[in-house]
Amino acid sequence: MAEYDGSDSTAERAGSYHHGDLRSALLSHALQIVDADGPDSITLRGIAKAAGVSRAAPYHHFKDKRTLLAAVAASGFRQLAAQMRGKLADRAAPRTRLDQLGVGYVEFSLLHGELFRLMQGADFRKPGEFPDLDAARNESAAPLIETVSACLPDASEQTIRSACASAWSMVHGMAQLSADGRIDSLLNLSNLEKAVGAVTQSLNLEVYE
Amino acid sequence: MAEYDGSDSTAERAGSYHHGDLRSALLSHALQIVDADGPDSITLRGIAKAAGVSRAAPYHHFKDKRTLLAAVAASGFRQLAAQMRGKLADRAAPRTRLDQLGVGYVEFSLLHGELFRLMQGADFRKPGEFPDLDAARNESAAPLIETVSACLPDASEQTIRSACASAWSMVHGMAQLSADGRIDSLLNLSNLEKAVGAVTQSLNLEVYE
DNA sequence: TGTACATCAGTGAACGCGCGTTCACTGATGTAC
DNA sequence: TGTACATCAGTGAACGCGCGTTCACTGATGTAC
Repeated sequence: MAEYDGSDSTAERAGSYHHGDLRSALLSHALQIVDADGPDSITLRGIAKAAGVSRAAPYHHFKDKRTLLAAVAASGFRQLAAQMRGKLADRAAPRTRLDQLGVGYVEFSLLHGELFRLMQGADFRKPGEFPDLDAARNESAAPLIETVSACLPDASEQTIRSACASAWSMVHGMAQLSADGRIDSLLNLSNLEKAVGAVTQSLNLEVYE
Repeated sequence: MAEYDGSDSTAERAGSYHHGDLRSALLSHALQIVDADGPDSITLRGIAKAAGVSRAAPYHHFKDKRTLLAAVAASGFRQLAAQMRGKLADRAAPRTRLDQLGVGYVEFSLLHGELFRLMQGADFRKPGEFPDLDAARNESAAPLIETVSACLPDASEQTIRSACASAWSMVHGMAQLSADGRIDSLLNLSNLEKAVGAVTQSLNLEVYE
C-alpha cells in the first residue's frame, strides 16, 4: 500500500468489505470536490480516496472518468431544475414566474459556481454521448419553455424559441458573471431578487407579440 | 533528440540560432492552439513545438505556464476591445453605440469561443497577480462604462454601475451561449445584429433614470 | 438446513503517458579597448 | 580594424510527479440443489 491510505476515508461504509451504495457515494463526493475546488481539480483518485475506497473501485460503477463527470453534470442539472422549481409560486402570473425562474437560476450559480462551470464545460457540450445528461439538461430547460409559452399564448414555436433565447441569455450572463465574482453587487443572496428583476423585468416580451 | 522534432516547426525563424522575436511567436502560436483546441489542450511543449523551438526555450520569455497563459488572456481582452471598437460608429447616438458594443462582444465570442473561455477561466479571475491582464481587462470594459455614462448623463456612479452590470449580463450570456452553440439561431454572423438587438434593445435604461 | 458454486464488488500493485520544469551546456551577439 | 569577453537566447537531456487505467486477485453475497 504505497500511496493509497484508507485512513483518510470519510466513507459511509460500516467496516464491511462491500460498500453498499458506492455509486452514489462517489457521485456525492465528486459533487463536493467540484464545489470546493472546481472542475479542473477533480481526479478519480481523489474521489475514490474521499469515498474511502481503492483507486480501482470506481471502475465497477463508471466506465471511465468522463462518464462519472457526465453523471455529476447531470446531477447538477437536476439540482438546477429543483432550485428553479423551488422558487416558483404556482398562483403567480406567467410573467412573474419567469422572474422567479431567473432568480432560481442565478441562485444556483451563486451556490454552486464551480458545478455550474462544469455543467457548461466544453467536455459535455455536444448531445448524444450521455443520454442521461441530455435528459437532465432538457428537464432543466423545460420550465423556461413552459413559462415563456404561457407568457405568449398565441406565439409561434419560432417566436417562443427566440424569446426563450433572450430570456435565457440575460439570466445566464448574470449567473455566470455573478458566480465569477465579476458583478460585485450580487455577491449576497439577499438582494438577488431585486438585481435579477432589474435585468429580467427589462425583457420586453411585447417585442415578440 | 528523443521526442523533440524540429522538423514540425511552423516557425518564422530563418535558420538562425536565435529566433528574433520568440516571445510574440509563442503568444501567437498559443492563441492559435487555444482557438483550435480549447484552453485545456494548451501545453508549453505544444507551443514550443509549434514555434519550432526546444521545450526549454519559452522559459527565457515567460516565468512559467500560468504567466504565458495570462499573456494570452490579456491579448484576448485587447482583441475583444478592438472588436468592439471596430463596431462603433462615432456619430451614432449613445443608445445605438451600446448595441454596437454588444454586437462586437458577441461577435468576438463567436469568432474566438475557446479564447473567450480562457479569458473567463477560473485561473485568472482574481486581479492583482498579472497587472497587464488586469489592465487589458479594464481596457475592454472601458467603452461599456463610457457609453452607459453617455446614455445616463445625470446618473450617479452607483446607478451607472448597475446599468453596466445589466447590460453586460445580457450580452455576456448571449455571447457565452452562442459561443457554446446552445443558441442555434445565432450560429451565423449575418443575422447577429438583429439577434443582439432583440436582447439589448429590451434593456430598459429608463429604469435607471 | 447445509454445501458447492457463480457472480459481484472490492483490493493492491503496477504500467505508461504527458506534462511542467530544471540544469549544464553552447552558439550568437554586441561592446570595450 | 581586430580581439577578448560578458551577456543573451537558444539546446538536449533528464527528473519527478500525478494521473487514468488495467490486471490478477480475493472476500462477500446469494442461489440451486
